[in-house]
Amino acid sequence: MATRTDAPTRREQILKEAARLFAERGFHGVGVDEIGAAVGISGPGLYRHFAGKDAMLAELLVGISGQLLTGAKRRLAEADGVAPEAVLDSLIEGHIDFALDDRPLITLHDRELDRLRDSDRKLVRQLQRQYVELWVEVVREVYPALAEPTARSAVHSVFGLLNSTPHLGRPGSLPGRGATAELLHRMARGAFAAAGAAE
Amino acid sequence: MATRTDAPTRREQILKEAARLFAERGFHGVGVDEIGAAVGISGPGLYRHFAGKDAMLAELLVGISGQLLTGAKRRLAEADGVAPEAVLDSLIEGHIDFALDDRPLITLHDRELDRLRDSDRKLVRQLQRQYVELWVEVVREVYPALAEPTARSAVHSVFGLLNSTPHLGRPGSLPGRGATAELLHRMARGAFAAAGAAE
DNA sequence: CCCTCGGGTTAACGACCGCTAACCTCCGCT
DNA sequence: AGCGGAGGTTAGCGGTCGTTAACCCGAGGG
Repeated sequence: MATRTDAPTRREQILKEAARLFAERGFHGVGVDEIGAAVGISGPGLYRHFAGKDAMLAELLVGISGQLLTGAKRRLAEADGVAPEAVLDSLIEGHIDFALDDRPLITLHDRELDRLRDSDRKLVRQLQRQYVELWVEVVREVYPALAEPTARSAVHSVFGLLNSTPHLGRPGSLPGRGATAELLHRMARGAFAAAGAAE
Repeated sequence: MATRTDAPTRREQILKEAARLFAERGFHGVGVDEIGAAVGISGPGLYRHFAGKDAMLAELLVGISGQLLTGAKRRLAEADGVAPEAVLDSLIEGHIDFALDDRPLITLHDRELDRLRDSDRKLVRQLQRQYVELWVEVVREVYPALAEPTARSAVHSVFGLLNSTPHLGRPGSLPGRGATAELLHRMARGAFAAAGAAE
């Protein structure tokens, strides 16, 4: 787990601030001058690091989708011969970590997808689809009674539940990160269980 | 239940198309000319009906919040002496109806709030808060073990779950509206039950 | 028959925004 | 010492967008 200790590069600073601003006011609602100001340089200086405003959004969205997918794949690979319930728990945990630690990205993730160039949008959608299908397989192992379309709907809905973190008040007003993570986890499991019960 | 049979007024046409376009491409991503074209008039003709683009968004968002709140209040008033579980079911049902029938509005509801004038935004937030608090009360009657902050988090998360309808594929690819509504309902109850179980 | 007025039209203005051009400065290398 | 490139700067262009101005037209009432 290569935890970074070195200072963030300028590119990373820009991406982080851009993500925050895009999440706050929307892609079209933020000017390049604002993004520049947020990292202490001004406007066109950004073009030394990115081809354009679109490129920043693209890199953010591809990064998010890729990170989620590779994280999930890793968790799946590590859990070999483990009970499906435990694998599902691991997926949930990973998604919650992401949703709690990178709220702006979670917000962007399903909000600004249509602002991308065709090729980038296709790539992001493909990564997202793989991520979903991976969940669907695990969910159906745990709840074999679930038909595939139903399982897919259930997965999307649980994503909606987990991605509600931006609405839960600023970090600090909450009962604490751990408690929130635990609550979300229990609710996600409860939702899946209820989905798999009848059907 | 005064079901409308008369033709929609021009204002209503405009609002409906504006909602769809805003949901698809974001408030700043849609031009007034496009909105006009969607109802067969062009650009500045809209100003005979609305003070400006902002006014359309404001009317939409205030309308959504108000409609959700008054619907919930009505359901609560009708259910007098009924078991709290049934009241919660009624709230869930109302929210699902809205989320399934007015997907563009659901999308706008938590996406474009910051684009409003201060006064409008405050109004919308107040309506939303009332709606949430109403749910929190009912949830805590059903699950008395839940502390208030936890219950509020749980309610927000279930909203995230129910509001996932725009991600569930276009209406038609689904197992049918009824089945989807039922699935979402079961999952919401399951999520609340899991939240109220431990704590 | 005219007058009003609701509901359109097109032209145009002013602001803003993404991006490029041209230039400048400093650091690391030979 | 000299120089090249990385990473800034400001000025400005071109296009888009929200909004206003000025004009038009058809229907209903006195």
